[in-house]
Amino acid sequence: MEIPAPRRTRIQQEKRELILEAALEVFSTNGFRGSTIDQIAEAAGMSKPNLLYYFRRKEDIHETLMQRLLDTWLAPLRELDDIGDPLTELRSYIRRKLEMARDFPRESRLFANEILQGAPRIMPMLEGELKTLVDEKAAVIKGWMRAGKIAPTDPWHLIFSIWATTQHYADFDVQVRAVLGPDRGGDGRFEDAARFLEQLFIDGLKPKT
Amino acid sequence: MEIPAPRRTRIQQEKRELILEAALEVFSTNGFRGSTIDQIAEAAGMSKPNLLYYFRRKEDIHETLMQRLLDTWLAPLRELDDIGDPLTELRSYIRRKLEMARDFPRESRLFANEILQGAPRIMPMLEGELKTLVDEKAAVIKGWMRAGKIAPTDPWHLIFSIWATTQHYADFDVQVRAVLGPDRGGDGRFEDAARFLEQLFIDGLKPKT
DNA sequence: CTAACGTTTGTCCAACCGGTCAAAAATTTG
DNA sequence: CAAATTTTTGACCGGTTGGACAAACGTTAG
Repeated sequence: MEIPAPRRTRIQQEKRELILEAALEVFSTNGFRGSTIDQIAEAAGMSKPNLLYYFRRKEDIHETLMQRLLDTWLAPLRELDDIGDPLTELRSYIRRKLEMARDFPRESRLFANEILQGAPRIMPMLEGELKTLVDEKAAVIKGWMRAGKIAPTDPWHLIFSIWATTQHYADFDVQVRAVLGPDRGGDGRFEDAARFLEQLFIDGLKPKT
Repeated sequence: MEIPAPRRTRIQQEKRELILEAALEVFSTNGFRGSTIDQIAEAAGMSKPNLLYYFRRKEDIHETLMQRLLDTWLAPLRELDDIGDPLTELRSYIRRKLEMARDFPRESRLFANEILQGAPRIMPMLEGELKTLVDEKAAVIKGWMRAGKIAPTDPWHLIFSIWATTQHYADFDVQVRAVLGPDRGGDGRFEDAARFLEQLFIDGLKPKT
């Protein structure tokens, strides 16, 4: 299953990193088809043929980027575990996801771009690895519900809603900042969001008597 | 402010509609730069030069599409009003937004694409019209909170969370369907989502008693 | 009927884009 | 140092794309 990584010189490792960093920037803001090799090469400070010496095809860059992304992207969900208090566990999952939206917005947008276009390159992974993981965690959550630790509801849609609300702050960042305006759209917006989401997911909107 | 619509023949109106419908399909699945005039022309059943007779530039199609989109897109929020019970009012706003995600997924994806790329074409509208509308509705919601009708929290982030959770079912549809699998990913997913979201926004996850 | 006007199409072009190639430059190895 | 190997670059190519244009075709009004 695992393809052995080709032997690489120090220069090759460094330059490949440089290219991937530049490509993340370019791909995440222009999409795959909207980005050109020239743009990536310029962002990486090298000529186009030189870039193509390290990655034979444009798609190879995107593929490498996507593979790396998926591992780190699902890490928070993998950590969701049966040990500890369920509400606390969910709360910290939400917090971790929001931190990822704050610290890795480009990765989030790259992923969003891929899904928006119908996930042509990662469909098998969604139906395989991702579905398995989500089903597994949904079972854990169902256990919490049966034990009366959290209100009974649909675990899958619960996970979707956590993804949606947190990633929104990365994918729709420009809209969030535009609406909040210069005053409230500064760095504090993530703390405001964290406070709000915690309250929403724990208590909802119904007033306490 | 308002540019007078040019006089148009019956054929021009019909053909322009045809093109816009085709362009919505193509743009929403491939993005602006990923779509070609040829693709749109073929989807509209006409030749490329013929299409260019009705819309001088590719950008003109996109712009027209975007202008129409924004009106219908914000309609549900405009309807959010002070009359009636606050919780009911919010519930039906969520339901309406979810129905739009179900019935107009292409419009949702077109909008998502634009925002993801940094909203280069509609930034003024976000900072102007949209911000004004949201601020206005946030004030309404704040009133409900002061009156003790709903729990006090941040109205802006509340609106963001409604946008995020509902549009997720249009923008990330392939992911939702892949994770739910063939059994639960059918037409029933929107009703499941509606039930879940209602419970989440009203009661949250904390178990009763 | 026919002149005027609206619509459609084939052809063409310049810019762009992904990718190749051979040769030059730099680096490593013996 | 010199040979071998790796890295970098300029020039180039074929295919695609947005758009221009003029000629052909269709429609309508006098």
